Amino acid sequence: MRRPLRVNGGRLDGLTATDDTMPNTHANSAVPRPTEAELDILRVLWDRGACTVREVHEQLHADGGAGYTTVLKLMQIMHAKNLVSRDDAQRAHVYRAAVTRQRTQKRFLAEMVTRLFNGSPSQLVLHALGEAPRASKAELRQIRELLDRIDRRGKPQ
Amino acid sequence: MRRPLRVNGGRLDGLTATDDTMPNTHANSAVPRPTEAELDILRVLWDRGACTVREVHEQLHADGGAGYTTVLKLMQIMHAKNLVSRDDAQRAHVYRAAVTRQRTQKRFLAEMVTRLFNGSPSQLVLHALGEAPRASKAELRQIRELLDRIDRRGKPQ
DNA sequence: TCTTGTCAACGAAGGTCTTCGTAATTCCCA
DNA sequence: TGGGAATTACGAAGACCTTCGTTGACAAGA
Repeated sequence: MRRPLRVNGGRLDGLTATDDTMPNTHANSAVPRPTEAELDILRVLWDRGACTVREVHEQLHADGGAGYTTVLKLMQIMHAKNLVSRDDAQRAHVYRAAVTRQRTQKRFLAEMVTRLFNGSPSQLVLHALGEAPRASKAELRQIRELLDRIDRRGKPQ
Repeated sequence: MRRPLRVNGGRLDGLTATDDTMPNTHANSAVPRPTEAELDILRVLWDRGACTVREVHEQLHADGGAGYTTVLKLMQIMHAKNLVSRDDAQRAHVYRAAVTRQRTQKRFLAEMVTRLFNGSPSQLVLHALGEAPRASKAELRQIRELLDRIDRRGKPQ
């Protein structure tokens, strides 16, 4: 029986693609897409910079969500996946995000566009804009400026 | 040991939230978020309308990706999850998407905003727009029109 | 009627993800 | 130097996802 070995796990849930054929800078291609719990940890690392496991655990599950070893295990796995880097000079290892927030956002957006918006980013923009009428004036202005820049630059079609 | 039963599987990967506290119309809340393979099937049903398992399989794996029974099993599971409805009047059951594309897009977008964009939809818009300078003039105009409408209507801040 | 082909149902295997319990390690302090 | 406390490492369990093989039902044609 042909049972193709799966890459990112097998059950990638909802969004994926993992083509990495985009003209990306840096080519962060090796790292897999972070899972749900991994994303929670990345958010902490993005917001607070380098952290020990204890710090992440306290930030995330101060109320007793998951245990310390759970977070530890996750971060070890993330290290094996190259999602985080680790400084083990001290007894309490210090972890740091190895993928940027920007890059991760971009990745998830691209997958979303591919799988849910027929590959049309502007369709996604339209939907997101529709769901988000609570934007501040500053944000709306920012969006308009970006639109202007796109208009001036590339002149597709 | 406290081992909280997981709802949507447990390993929801990357994006989730499943709060359903948004002021949604219709409240499609019962159905879980579709997984990757389920989304592939939904796309076919959205594009082609009601289909038999065979049709979906041929559309999706004509080149021999996954076997017929794989698709069948998936669609049975989706039926159990209320992601699709089924008409078993004929021998070959006819399946139909029970969740709309719009609604699913909205759901994924909301989760993405929550987990990756600090709850700011306009941040997501900015990123998506940045990654998508290939929009046609018509699309750009559409986006501007939506912006105008938002400006005129709600006047937040 | 018998055969052949299609299809749904069932069960199971192999992977991940998430969560811990437990053991081993290391550091500090009395 | 001998605990204790904090941390890392290891392994395993439970839940799901994805993929199929197999079986049984059923229909159409020879």
